Order: sequence, then structure tokens, then C-alpha cells
Amino acid sequence: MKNQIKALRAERNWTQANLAELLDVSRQTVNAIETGKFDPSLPLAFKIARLLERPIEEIFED
Amino acid sequence: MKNQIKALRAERNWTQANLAELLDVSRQTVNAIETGKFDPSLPLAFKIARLLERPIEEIFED
DNA sequence: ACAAAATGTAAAGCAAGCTTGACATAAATA
DNA sequence: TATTTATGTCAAGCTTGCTTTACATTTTGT
Repeated sequence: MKNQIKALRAERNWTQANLAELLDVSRQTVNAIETGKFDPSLPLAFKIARLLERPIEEIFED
Repeated sequence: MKNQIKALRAERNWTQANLAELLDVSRQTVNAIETGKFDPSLPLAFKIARLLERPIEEIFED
């Protein structure tokens, strides 16, 4: 599953570490999701969508 | 995380087994999600949303 | 060029998602 | 009422999501 996290994060000038802290997960988790190593859980996807102010379907693509 | 799967499924007169087959997961998985035992993975949430013709955010609530 | 910050990656371990098989209870129907 | 269909639940096992620690590489800034 692809996603637009890296681009949306960059728009905000957030580092992976910044985003990780806001999401309350580890930096490695953010990196792994961005680089497509795995998909976030549904609750984490909701948190990401809220922070990046986009519907889940706009951030993630199946 | 709560969800509206049971109601949306009922609208369509689908059994848990019907939905499970359409989603390509086990009946127990559908049951567990409906009864709140656990949340679906993000890919499964996408499948559910497509089948039930609603955005993820309308089906699931954090 | 150099140092610092950011990103990528790996291993080991625990938690959550999902499987199959089996059985109990509830709801629908003949 | 009796039988079938639907739902709930449990256990054991496998896979995936996420953690911490650690280190290598790339990018940024002086």
C-alpha cells in the first residue's frame, strides 16, 4: 500500500522524528511506513490522517 | 474502535459468512471485528469500505 | 571540509491481526 | 417442535505491526 506521508510531512517541514512524536510511535515506525515496509494499523492510520488533515483514502492508496 | 459494519451488512442482508467471503477473510475475523475484539488491518479496512460503499471514516470511529 | 541532523536499515522481542477447527448458543423457518 | 442457519467464542499457530538498541548512509548547514 502506497502513501503520501513523506510529501505531506515535508509540506509541514516535519522530520520523521517530529511526526513520530506527534503520533506517539517510534521514528523507525514512521520510516518503515513511509518506505513501504509495512502498513500502519487502522488506529494509527486515523491518527496520521488527523495530523495531516486528509481523509485516510487521500493519504493511503491500495 | 467502534464500527458500523453490522448495520451496513444488515442493510444488504448479508450474513457474516457472506461478507467474510467477499472480503476473503474468515467468518471469525468478521465476527471479531464486528464485536470489537480487534480492529482490521488497514488493507482490510479499505476492502470493507469499498464493499460497503462508504469512506473509512464513516464506517470506523476512533 | 567538517559536523550535525536526518534518514535508512537490521535484529530481537512483544502485541495485534488473522487462520483453521471445533463447539455452544440464538434466531429463523419448515 | 425440530431442524437448519446464523452468530458467538475459544485455542493454537502463523504473520504483521511496533518497540528498543544500534549503526551506516545521506542531507543540511557552517
